[in-house]
Amino acid sequence: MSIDPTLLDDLEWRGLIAHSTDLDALREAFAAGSVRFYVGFDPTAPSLHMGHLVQVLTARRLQQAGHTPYALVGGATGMIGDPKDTGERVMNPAETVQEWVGRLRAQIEPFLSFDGENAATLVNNLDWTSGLSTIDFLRDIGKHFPVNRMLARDTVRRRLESGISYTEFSYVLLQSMDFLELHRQHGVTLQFGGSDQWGNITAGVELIRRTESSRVHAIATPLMTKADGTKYGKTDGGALWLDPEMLSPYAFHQFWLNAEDEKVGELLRVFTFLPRAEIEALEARHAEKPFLREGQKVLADEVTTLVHGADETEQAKAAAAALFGGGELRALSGGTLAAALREAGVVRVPSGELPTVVDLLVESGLAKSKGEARRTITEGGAYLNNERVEDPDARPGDDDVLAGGWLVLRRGKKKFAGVEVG
RNA sequence: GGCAGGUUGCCCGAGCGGCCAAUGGGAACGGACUGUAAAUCCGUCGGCUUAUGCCUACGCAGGUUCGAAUCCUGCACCUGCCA
Repeated sequence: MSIDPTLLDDLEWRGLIAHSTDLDALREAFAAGSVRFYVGFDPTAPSLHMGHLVQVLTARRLQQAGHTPYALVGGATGMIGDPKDTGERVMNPAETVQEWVGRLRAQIEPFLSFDGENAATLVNNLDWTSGLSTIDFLRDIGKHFPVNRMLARDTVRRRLESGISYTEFSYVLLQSMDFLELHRQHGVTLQFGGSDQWGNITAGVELIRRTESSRVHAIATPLMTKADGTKYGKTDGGALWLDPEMLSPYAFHQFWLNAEDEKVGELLRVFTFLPRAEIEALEARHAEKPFLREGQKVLADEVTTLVHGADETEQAKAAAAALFGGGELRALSGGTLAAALREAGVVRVPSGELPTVVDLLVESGLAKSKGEARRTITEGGAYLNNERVEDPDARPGDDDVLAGGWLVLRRGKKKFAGVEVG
């Protein structure tokens, strides 16, 4: 495996380096040979999401450039919980955490190569913490953490008002120990992670400096935010999950397709492997004719293919074309409708007298309650077969059923659901 | 351990015995405009068999009252001051 000398420049150009230790030193390390690096993921949910994807893809970039990944899923740290600004985390049962560890590992695997000289390794910090005694931990690790310094850390300081448990306060020791452990066992000399992890990451660098007298490296990727500075998926429908069971490939594709104009370039750089020249050309065309939304389309196709594969991407596109195509739904074949609606989400109702539109909206999940469904109709936001429903008591009839026994239900501009009659 | 203050809907935050499902802001949702973009404007925003109706809700459990988010008691958690 040869080392790509342009790696760091590429990362910088893509805007992936929000923080770093000495970049010149890192550049030298990269040039000297395959650098063993690690990135960690805590099992706080059954799936990775958009934020993790940045790390997974960055790990892939490093590996493709010849470096050697150690992907850590935190069976131990996931039991403790990284302090977050909003308050104390709810601890998950051990079995749950272990199950999530397995799921996250499976999600990370496809992005890395486990063959060749710089084959990736999956590790779990539970392996070196489960047998560790409290006394050893306090003597060997705790001794290197001055509390006054820990108190000065941003996350801790913000939490001092609202309160923080000793458990979460100690989190940084565990993550720092991970870096130390991987450094000792595997010669890992670089850790990266999201910028929200920067404090934990540098604490590890510091721990290694103190205990091993060696200098190791760290970089942090930026936090991805919307154009107005808020986090993606922070308040609405939830995170952009990578698990197709939790978020369909169609919905995943739609997310990227709806990217804000001013974010398209940034997202292309961070989330695709397209070469620099291609992205810059695309950005130029996008700036000139944003209404064509070419950037969003390429972005959506590229990322969906990376995460769900080319087949799923094609299906998502075909579904969107059928539903948003503006064409007459009655002209579509039953097969096309079935494929498109299956992507968007389907409910099945028995033939005979059909439920009211209100009930269908609720059953399909397009509305959370009958009140909300009724309101949606009153507001003019409900559509049956792309025609606005005016009457809150409306009930579809047999002649509304399209080819293959389908009704196309829509709420607002872009939320579809299929109703399969029969 | 003592004293003082706090705990309100997705979030922030008013309310301090009836007019409270609860002011306001944000988020979210729908509409108009557009390009399945942003901004802007308008509307909606606990649930139910849509009802001058019922249910659930203002940390938890009781109580006072014709009537409580609002008063009292106990409990839990948070914050500050004092030990």
